Order: sequence, then C-alpha cells, then structure tokens
Amino acid sequence: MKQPRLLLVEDDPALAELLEFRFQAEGYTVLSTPDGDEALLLAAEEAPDLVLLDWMIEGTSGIEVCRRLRRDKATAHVPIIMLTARGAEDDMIRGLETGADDYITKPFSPRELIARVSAIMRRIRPALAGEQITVGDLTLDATAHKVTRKGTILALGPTEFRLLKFFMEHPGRVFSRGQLLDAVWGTDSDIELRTVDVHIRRLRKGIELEGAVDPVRTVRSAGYALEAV
Amino acid sequence: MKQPRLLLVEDDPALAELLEFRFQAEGYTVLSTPDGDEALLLAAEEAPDLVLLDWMIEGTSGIEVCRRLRRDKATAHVPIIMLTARGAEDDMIRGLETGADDYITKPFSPRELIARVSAIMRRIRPALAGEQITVGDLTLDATAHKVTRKGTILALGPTEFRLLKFFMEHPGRVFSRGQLLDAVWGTDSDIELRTVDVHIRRLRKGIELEGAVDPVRTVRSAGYALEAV
DNA sequence: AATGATCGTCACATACATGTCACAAAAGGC
DNA sequence: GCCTTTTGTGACATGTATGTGACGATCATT
Repeated sequence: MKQPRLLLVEDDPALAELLEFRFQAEGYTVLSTPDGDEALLLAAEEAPDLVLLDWMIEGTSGIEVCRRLRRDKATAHVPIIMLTARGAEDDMIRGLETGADDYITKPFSPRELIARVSAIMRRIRPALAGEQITVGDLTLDATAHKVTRKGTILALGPTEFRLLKFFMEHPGRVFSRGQLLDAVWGTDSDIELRTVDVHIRRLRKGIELEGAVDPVRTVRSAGYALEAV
Repeated sequence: MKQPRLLLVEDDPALAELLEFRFQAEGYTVLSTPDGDEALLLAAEEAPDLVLLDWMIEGTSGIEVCRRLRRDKATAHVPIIMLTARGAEDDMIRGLETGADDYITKPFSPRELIARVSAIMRRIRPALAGEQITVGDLTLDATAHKVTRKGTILALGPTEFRLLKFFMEHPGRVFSRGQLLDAVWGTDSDIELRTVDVHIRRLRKGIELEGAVDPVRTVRSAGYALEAV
C-alpha cells in the first residue's frame, strides 16, 4: 500500500508549512503550491488522491480551480476539501455546488483537518488497500474480511481482526498497550490498558491451530509483537 | 537511541508535578519550568524534542514564547503543544497561527495528553524507533526488541535490555554506577549503587555465548564499559 | 422481547523481574 | 605477603507484569 498523495493549495506560507509538516508526519506525500494555475498542473501530472484547496489564492480563484478539476476527466473523481474563512458561508455553498466534497472554516485545528482527511481517505481508498497481507502462515484479506492460517479459515471478532491486521502491517515490531489502543481502538478512546491483554488472549485463541506455534510474542514490560513465524 | 526529551512550561505546581511524573513514567526526560523566559533558555540549551506550553504562565506569555521558539532557528522545528483553558478559543486560534502544532484544553486527562505526545513523537522521530545498533558481534533491534549475538537470539530481562542498549549507544565508554542508574533506571530513582553490579552480572550471563569473550569490561573504582570486541 | 455475539472490566492465579543482602573472590596499596 | 577496597555471585523476599476465566453491559438481529 503506497503512501497517499495530497495536493495542498494554500497561499499563507505559515499555514502551508504547518499543514505540510503535519501531513507528512501522518504519512502523506504532500505536494504544495500557493498558485491556482500551478495547482491545476500538479493535479493533472501528479494524480493526487486528495486536494486541499484554499478559497483565497493567487492566480485562478479557488472556485475556478475546483470547477476545472471537476471538468477534467483525469481529476474529476478526486476528493476536494475547501478551506474557507469563517463567515464566508456563500462561498462555502458555492464551493460545495461546484463539486467540493467537504469544507472546513478557518481557523481550524490541524488535528481536525487531519481527522477529516483521514476519514475521506478511508472512504476513498479501500479499493486501493484491498490487497492481501501475509505474515508467516497467516494471510489476511482486508476487503473480504477474512483470515486464514495454513489454508484454514479463522473466525475472529471485529476487534481481534483489526488487531491482527495492525500487527500484520508491522510484523515483528513491538507495540506497547498504549500504542495498540491508539492504533486499533482510536486515539481518543478511554480504555483500560489491560483490556489489550484480554484481546490479545482472544486473538491468540482465535488463531491457534494444531501443530502451529503462537506467533504473538509477549515482550515483558514493553508490549506485544507478531512474529513472522 | 536516546530518551525523548520534553520541555514542560506550566505554572500550576500540582499539574506540573503530575505531568512530570506521568511522562517520566513513560520514559521521557522532563525539563520543567513555570517561567516563560526560563523556558526559552532551556529550549535553546537543552534541545528538547517537544514542548508542552501552558498559555497562562509567568514572565513572557505563552504566545510570546511560542513565537520566539519559532523565530529561533535552533528551535523552529520543535513541535509545540499548547495547554489552554476551556473556552479560550481565541487564544487557541492565535496559538495555532503562531505555530503551535496542537492544543489541548484543560481539564484534560494525562492519558490523552500522553497519547497525543507519543503520536507526535512517533511521527517526528521515526529514527528513534527505527534502527539496529551493532557493536562487535552484538546486534540490537529496538523496534523488534531483540538482541542477537553472532546470529543467536538472546533472552534478556527488561532492565538488562535497557542497560545493553545504553551501552551499545556509547560503545567503549566507561560509565560510573551513578551514571548508569541515571541513564537506565531514571534520574530520580533511589537505588543502591551496588544494584548496578548485579544487573551487570545478569547482563553478562544473558549475553554469554560459547566461544565468545565477555564484552563488558570492569574498570576498577570507575565503572563499566562495553567493548567493541 | 429474546437471542447471541462482542465488548470492557475485574479478580485471581501465575510467572517473572527486581533490589538488597551476605559472603566469596579479586585487585591494589604498602 | 598482608590488609583494605572493590567487585563477583548466589539466594531470597518482594513487587510487578501477564495469563485467564467470569461477569454484566451493550448492541444488532430476529
């Protein structure tokens, strides 16, 4: 699964830099330009997965960029999030009419924007992410929502499935209970750390198989890891 | 891999102490000050990896500290999380404009704050979590939490692991028992110096291997060092 | 309303790691 | 060589982390 690509069109250098920084930290490849015309070029050539479009930009106006992106077949399907100033309700409405998928009013917190972008990406990219992951004798098919071990189909609960998937995306790596809560339950969940233990147990039970060793490794005082057995 | 360093600027002593305690427990080195001007000094001299900045502090105001941190080249890149009172939306917005990376409104749960900080740390310093260290015939993988010697996987207890890791980050260098306590156990631990000896012994036992010499050197009346055999 | 699946939490059992001590062994100083 | 200081080592009580079964709550389905 390749890195998601993001086109940022924003002419406030400080804000642009901040967002660039934050999104790169989130694992996005960020293309950035303050200029509307250049944005159209970049969109055509670089095929971003998502566009963040400021309303007030140099060159071609935001709404015009939005319109043209929608008109060009190559970019017609790309999700667009508009960044508008507070109170510019009319602009916002016109933006949505023109084909933007979402908007956010300034000032906004980077976290909120990132949350919205991730939400859209999750919605957009399942097809892209629909590959199989294989670690050791385990195979996980995200789209089919199925796990097999040595060919045997395993029955896992939803949480165990997500937990295993996360482990399989980072095989061999040790994660603390806190990290696992962040990754599998969500950053803002308010769950006991020990709950992770219980789900680890359920996962172990779910993937156990005659004549196969437990691939889940306990690292005392550190967390758990999935071994590429 | 050195410990992540965190600068806490908070003038409520109770909250400061609580956060200090919790973050130290998470493995952070915490520098703490209630004063804005001192915070700037500390930031310049101690090069923290992340700054937690309360809005209402003595001396220079929070936003001013934020601005100056961003202006100084040495600290311009350091992530800043602002702590604001609930309802101070305007302050929050100005903080973000000034270059803060995130904010959290009081009251907040320490766990939530820790989660956000770790999320940022993980993204900012991937190298922190990323690599293998090799010294002589020893190889340590911090992410997988594994040590091998000549290919053989070694089983070490948590403390021995941290001790070895510290040694491997400074190969050949001699450390006193006190220094080792600070580095491996934490600055504020209240442990007998001789305890280090015992763990050195356990480390030696843990990494011993047929046909290989002991790489841990005792320097009489000075301390211990790890030799690049 | 009833069923069943899943979830988060708890209590208890177990396994392991820890810090300290007492004594043995070794290393210097003279 | 003798004495003092420093380090090595095994044992032990204690504390801490993890494994595990059970329970009530919640939610979707019927």
